[in-house]
Amino acid sequence: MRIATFNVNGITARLPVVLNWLEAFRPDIVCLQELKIPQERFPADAFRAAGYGVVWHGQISWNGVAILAKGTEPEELHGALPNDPEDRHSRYLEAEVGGLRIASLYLPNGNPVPSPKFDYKLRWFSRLHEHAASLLASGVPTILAGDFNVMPTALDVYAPERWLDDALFRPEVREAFRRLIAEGWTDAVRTLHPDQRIYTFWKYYRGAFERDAGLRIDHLLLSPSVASRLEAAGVDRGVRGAQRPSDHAPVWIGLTD
DNA sequence: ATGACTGATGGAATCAGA
Repeated sequence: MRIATFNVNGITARLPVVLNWLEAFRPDIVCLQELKIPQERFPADAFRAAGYGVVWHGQISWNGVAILAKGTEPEELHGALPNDPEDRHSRYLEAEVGGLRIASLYLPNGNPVPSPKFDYKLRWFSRLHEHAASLLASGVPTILAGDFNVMPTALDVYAPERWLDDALFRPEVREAFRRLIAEGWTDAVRTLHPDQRIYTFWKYYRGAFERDAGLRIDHLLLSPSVASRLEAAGVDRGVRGAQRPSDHAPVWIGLTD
């Protein structure tokens, strides 16, 4: 089965691109981020017509996450990280799909550094750590998929020296990502392609995509029982070259049945 | 070098993204 994550940068503007991609690649489960649409205006009918059950948490203007499942209804488990009731951002959604537990997450950007936004990013990361530990402890096969807004290593940045003070590449943020890996999560794309330059985001300006000046910030982290089924992983770069594309491309994994 | 695009809101200019 194939599972993908895609930061769409606005589902209203991106619906044709997303529907074409679903039609062409027919992934079994899809995590979407940056819906940028209120809950009641999410185009659920378009996804149902394409053969996907869907759960989502929207928000006006910013954020917003969804989970699609081909031919079945995802069962929502958490509509937010469960350890801060004051946090109103729609950045985390967790559901069960056919015995798999899957989370669609959109980690805060955190720029500029330092700032309250960067503090919020670090706090959000530590809340994710706390929750991820309980997910691992449960033993349920789990995937954390989404836009982590972290380039884990210099191999994941076209020009690492220019990003040293950026919130996506600061040492404490990379360390937070490393801790997740150390605790037992598998970075699917990097595990199957240890030495390859692979990007998932290219900024819109300065011909970044044409120059391949990209970042790898969208990730699928696998719990051990899912990692043992990992057989393929990659990025659908062609989607970044579509008409009116997102600035991110879909990232996918293939699992044995 | 923080600029350069793009999307959402609202109906222009501003915020936010990464």
